[in-house]
Amino acid sequence: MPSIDEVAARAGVSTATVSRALRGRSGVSPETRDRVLAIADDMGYVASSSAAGLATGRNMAIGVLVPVVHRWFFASAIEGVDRQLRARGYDLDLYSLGGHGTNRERVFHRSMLRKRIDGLVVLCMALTDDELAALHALEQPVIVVGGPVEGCRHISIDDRAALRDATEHLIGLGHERIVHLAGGGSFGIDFSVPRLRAAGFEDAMTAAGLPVGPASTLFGDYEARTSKDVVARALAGDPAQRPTGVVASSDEMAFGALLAAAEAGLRVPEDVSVIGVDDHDFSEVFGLTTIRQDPIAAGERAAGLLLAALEKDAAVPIDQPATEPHELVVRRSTGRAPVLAGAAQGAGSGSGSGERAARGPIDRTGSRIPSRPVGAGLSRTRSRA
Amino acid sequence: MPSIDEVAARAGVSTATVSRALRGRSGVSPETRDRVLAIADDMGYVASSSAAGLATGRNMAIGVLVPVVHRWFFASAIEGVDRQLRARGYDLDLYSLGGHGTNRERVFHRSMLRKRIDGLVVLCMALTDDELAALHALEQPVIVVGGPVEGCRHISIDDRAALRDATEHLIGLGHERIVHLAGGGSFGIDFSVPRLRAAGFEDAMTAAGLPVGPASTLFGDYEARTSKDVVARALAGDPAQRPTGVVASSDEMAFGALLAAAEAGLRVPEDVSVIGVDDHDFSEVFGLTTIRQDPIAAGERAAGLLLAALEKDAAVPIDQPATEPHELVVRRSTGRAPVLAGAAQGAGSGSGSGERAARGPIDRTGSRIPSRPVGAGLSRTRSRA
DNA sequence: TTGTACGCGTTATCAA
DNA sequence: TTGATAACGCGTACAA
Repeated sequence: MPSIDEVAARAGVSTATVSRALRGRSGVSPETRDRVLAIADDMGYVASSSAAGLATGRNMAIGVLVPVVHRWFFASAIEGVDRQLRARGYDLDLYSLGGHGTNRERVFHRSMLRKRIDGLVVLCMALTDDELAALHALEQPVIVVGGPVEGCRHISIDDRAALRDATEHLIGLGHERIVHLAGGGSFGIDFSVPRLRAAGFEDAMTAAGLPVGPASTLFGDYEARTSKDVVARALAGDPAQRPTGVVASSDEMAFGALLAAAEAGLRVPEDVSVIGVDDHDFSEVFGLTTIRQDPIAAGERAAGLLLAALEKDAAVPIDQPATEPHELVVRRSTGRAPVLAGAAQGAGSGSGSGERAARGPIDRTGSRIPSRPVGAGLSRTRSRA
Repeated sequence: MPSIDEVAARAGVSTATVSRALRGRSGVSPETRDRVLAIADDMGYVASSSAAGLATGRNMAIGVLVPVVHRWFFASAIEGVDRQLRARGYDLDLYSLGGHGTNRERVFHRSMLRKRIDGLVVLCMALTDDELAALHALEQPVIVVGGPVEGCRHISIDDRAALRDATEHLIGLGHERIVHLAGGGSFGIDFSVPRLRAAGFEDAMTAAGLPVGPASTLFGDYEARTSKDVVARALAGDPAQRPTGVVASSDEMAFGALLAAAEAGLRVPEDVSVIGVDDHDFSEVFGLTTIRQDPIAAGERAAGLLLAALEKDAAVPIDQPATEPHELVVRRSTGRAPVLAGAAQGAGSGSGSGERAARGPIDRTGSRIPSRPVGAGLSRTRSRA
């Protein structure tokens, strides 16, 4: 509440000295420094951000642009960014597009231009060309977490490899009729992450000589609800034809798949295996096998790189690759493919199923969390009344 | 990027006129106004927040203080606050305490005092006395969403009534051995919401003449994981003794209960009923009966009240009650209490169970979402191989 | 209706 | 090591 003059007056020095002392600048004798600090602290003085910002050109704040906040990935990444920022004395301004809304316009052409922030972290979003131009017009360092954005450095897992690994996990367990439960770009805007993940799925399938067709993709739209419905439909068919493995592009979608299986009376993993991507907060309780990523760490790292660039007064170098690790976490939702007598296969050519099935469960990366002896999966038959 | 002088120069007027025109002040001829607006827009001019803030004392930004962002309630409330703020041209500064950390100190004694914000929305938190004092020292309007905070107006559901309703729903279905799956204050700091909810549970139980003892409370700590473990233990006992109904103080905990039941081989709701509080994003897919609340709406409303106070240049009036609605949403996780031959009851006195059970399922509030004919619950016996 | 000039609270430059 | 003082970019009385 007090201003710097009041502190200066009480300390019997000039405002310049107070400023220097408080900011740890050199050129202040230890005695006056300590005295000023004590007095400022006593008076509860904190420099006004607006005034300091005006004078220095730095706001000690960075913006975080998100499509929505209440999804696991975004909420976690925000948490990570915040952690790094707070530790380094920066504030965080949140720009949420909150669904479709008209606030996109306001955010891009007003809020972000008010010079309240020194840099921007963009979380995994689909952007229009216009918005992309607005970003660059910011003339501030920008870094992206989650998906490639043209002209910006981005931090993310190798989405393609992630889905390849997930798919290979099921293939290694002998599965052949595998479907990909895919997400999609929201807002009808083109976005590359879903495509990369789909490509990873196809990589693994074709490499194993397994058929990939239109029927091998289910569209879950990154939602548990939608996923449940679409998987339920896929599971309803002929046992000899229906998929024995589901590779979901996100854990939320995998949850939907799990519930669909349970309601269809199918056992997991005996009848159908499900693997996701994320390692969502709920995945462990669900016993969901998944490809783990850590958005909190990614957020921290992104903010760290941004701040580094800021201190050098430069743009975030775009050249260096910045791939976050992902790892397979084996839990209870995946297991050996069921052996069906006389199972007819779609259009498959190639390698006999026997060979693959014979390999048995392989935890290539090793399971981070020891597979617990918890007897049943989700849909286990009841054993008592 | 351009400053107001450049706009003024290009428009051939003074900076004062530009300022007036841009802010919609009177005293500018329509022609010059339009011309200035056009030019400003063309140049992409946006007033610097620091400079404007310094000059006016208003920052057009409000702070949101949260314990963590990646929980459903907080993420949703943030979304709501953001929506309201953005619509009214305000920015949102996020202050996350991110778990325990030392940043509590930094947030309260540094960030929040930098005069970047005009008001504060506090999301459901346990605060130390010191922190509470810091809040009041802000001398800015403050409003709380979620739980009562001394000296601040707060927006929340009637937590006690909510749990009473939840419990009565189970009682109405004939349940007698009901446990409360409770949350707790984090950080070891006293917090009233868990207490209010526990009280609501006890209200309903005692009103129905049902016994409430230490054994009727399980501590789930607001986590699915913990809840699953503790419920699993409670469900493991003698079928004639174990609870037939679980009232969870949050949906996340209810999910844990659901999974525990499934893994124990119990059917929901035939063997055990589960009801939660929240109507979490996943609750519908889970078929979870719950007491719905809408944190997005609460956030919007809170921000609205805060802005209203701001415009009157006053504190948020603390007197007016501001209770958000809650409602019972009946889905598939609750049903009639199982009838057990020779079931022994704990310490129960009073009213015969027959009478209550005879009443059958009652949807007092009516189910918002029509109970779907989806055959099975989570743990249904498989019907096909 | 428009322009001039001062103040907002800090930081930074330059002398002392 | 310190202290005046001029920016920083904008809003707004006040004067024109």
